[in-house]
Amino acid sequence: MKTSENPPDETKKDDSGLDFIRKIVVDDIRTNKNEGRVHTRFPPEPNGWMHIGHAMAIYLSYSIAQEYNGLFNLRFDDTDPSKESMDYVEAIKEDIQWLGADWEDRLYFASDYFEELYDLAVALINAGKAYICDLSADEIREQRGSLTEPGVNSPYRDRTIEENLDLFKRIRNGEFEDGSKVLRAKIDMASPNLLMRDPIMYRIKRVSHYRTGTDWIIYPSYDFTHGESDAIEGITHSLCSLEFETHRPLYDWFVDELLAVGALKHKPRQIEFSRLNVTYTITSKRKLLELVDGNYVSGWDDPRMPTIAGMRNRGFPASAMRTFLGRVGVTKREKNIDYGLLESCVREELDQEANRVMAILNPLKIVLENYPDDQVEHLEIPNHPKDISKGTRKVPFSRELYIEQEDFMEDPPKKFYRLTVGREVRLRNAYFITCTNFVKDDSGKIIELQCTYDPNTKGGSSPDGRKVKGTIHWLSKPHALEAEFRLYDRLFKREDPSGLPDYNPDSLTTTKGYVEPSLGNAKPASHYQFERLGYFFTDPKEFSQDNLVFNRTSTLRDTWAKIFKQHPHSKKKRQKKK
RNA sequence: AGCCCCAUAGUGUAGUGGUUAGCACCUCAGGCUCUGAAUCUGAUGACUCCAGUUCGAAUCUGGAUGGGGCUGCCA
Repeated sequence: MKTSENPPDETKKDDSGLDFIRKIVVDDIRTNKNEGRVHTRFPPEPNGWMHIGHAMAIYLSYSIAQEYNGLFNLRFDDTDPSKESMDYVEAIKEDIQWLGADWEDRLYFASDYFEELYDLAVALINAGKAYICDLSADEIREQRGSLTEPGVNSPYRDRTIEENLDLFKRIRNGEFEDGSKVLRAKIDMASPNLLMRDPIMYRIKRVSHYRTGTDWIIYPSYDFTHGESDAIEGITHSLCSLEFETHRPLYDWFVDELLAVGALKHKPRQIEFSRLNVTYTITSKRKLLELVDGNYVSGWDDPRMPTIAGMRNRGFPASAMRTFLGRVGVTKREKNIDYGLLESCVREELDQEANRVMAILNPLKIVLENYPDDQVEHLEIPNHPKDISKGTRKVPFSRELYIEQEDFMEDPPKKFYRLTVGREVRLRNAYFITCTNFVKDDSGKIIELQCTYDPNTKGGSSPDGRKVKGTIHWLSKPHALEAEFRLYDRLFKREDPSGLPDYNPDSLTTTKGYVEPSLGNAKPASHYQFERLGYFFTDPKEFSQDNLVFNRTSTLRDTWAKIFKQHPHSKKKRQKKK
């Protein structure tokens, strides 16, 4: 992946501007620690969907490896078979790939190291640093003590090395029931860090593992697996989020003890950073699951979901995600980023990349009374106003057109400069038109406009230099293609949502409308800007030439909406008030 | 309650003893415009507090305050 934001200049001597992790890396390279190598990893547990917070962790580890000519591993931390599955492995790989992080041929699984980990555990027993404990889970919890009180030593703590070795082997061979015994590290039951109070290294679980099958009935715990896997892979900088800070002493203890007995040769360094939170968004698996289970969203990859798959389906470009992640920065402070920053990055990218086309969400028919009945012109319109390399396309123009309902007002407020009776506006890239009259149905709804066009303004400008204040988009009614629009908005109503109670019922509005005929040839998963409406993305799965489905990635900035919100009344109505 | 971590505009981030405390997003005002978009210009807006060290502290020290984490045989 390209690291677009503030790429560090490796020749630069000073560290200024670098985040604290990069400073550590630069310093390690300078002092030739790890022979100058940089090697990172991303260690997901295959038990859920990757979300925006994971994206940050992936991007950080990958881009640091990139920037310092290092390597990046993908390693699945699959030590709890009761929750994990291969389906997640494939989904996670797809997400990481999409983001642009490349693990090349270094795809690993902690389960690849089960035998090695077992030997490491034996080495620790031999060193007198681990023992088999017969206490129940409840008893262990009780004896662990509390935040303020020390724990008490397990009565099994002083078993002989021989006995521990024998027991550990017999556990592996299946002589004991699930939960009847565990292997514990012998550290310090009085440590102020609860994690150091003789933590569990192995538990008995007769659960089939999706990769090792029934080979094992004991599985190593996270704490005993993670650092050891890092050491085995030669990871130099093991980056993780803040909640693992208190695990670091334990991480170091295991590696140091194993180093001391020569069972391990390398010591990685764990560094913690604060995780990414975004306003109007949650990443809690449990809370997101409520939305999925309750069918508030179509699934984990619903375009409203803060999952990587969801954002991909929404049409957020991977490059915009990277820009966003780069702008967010890396620190240890708790962060809550404005959702607007993400949107801004998405718009910035799409403004450059997306071809402009026209679509009408809420059609209002207009008839150009002085336009020949049977005439059709094919206007050549640029695909991108700022990038001529994107070429042009032909768009049909005829006597009967559609415009957006919101672009006409019978009794407009002062700053409204779109269409109203007697006013001239420009049809984008086409002609100036003037509204002469409108037709209402029985309910008073405006259903048709009568207009005239000025044939001398073809292309959208007047030879007499006449200016027009408003420009609106349009479609030729007989040529317009029917389409479905999925108008997405933020999933939650509140900036700091609690979950389901803050679900935004307007987060999805599905509507039928029309698009210009060129879109009949569009491919799934492509970006467009519908002029004056927003960025849309052809649905990756459902879009076809017979089923034109567009997901709204983002609206355009809408200054008019703000003005209108402040002064929603027309001149007349405001005068009445006074 | 014990231990650990964190503290700069609304949000995020830079700053490592001397700066008009920089940048981005947001907000506001204006210019430009065939998208009320984009773009350009400008403006508002911050060092949690108290001591100490120093000629000089956002930066160093101590304390206070505020926020977060830690008592799964989850990761």
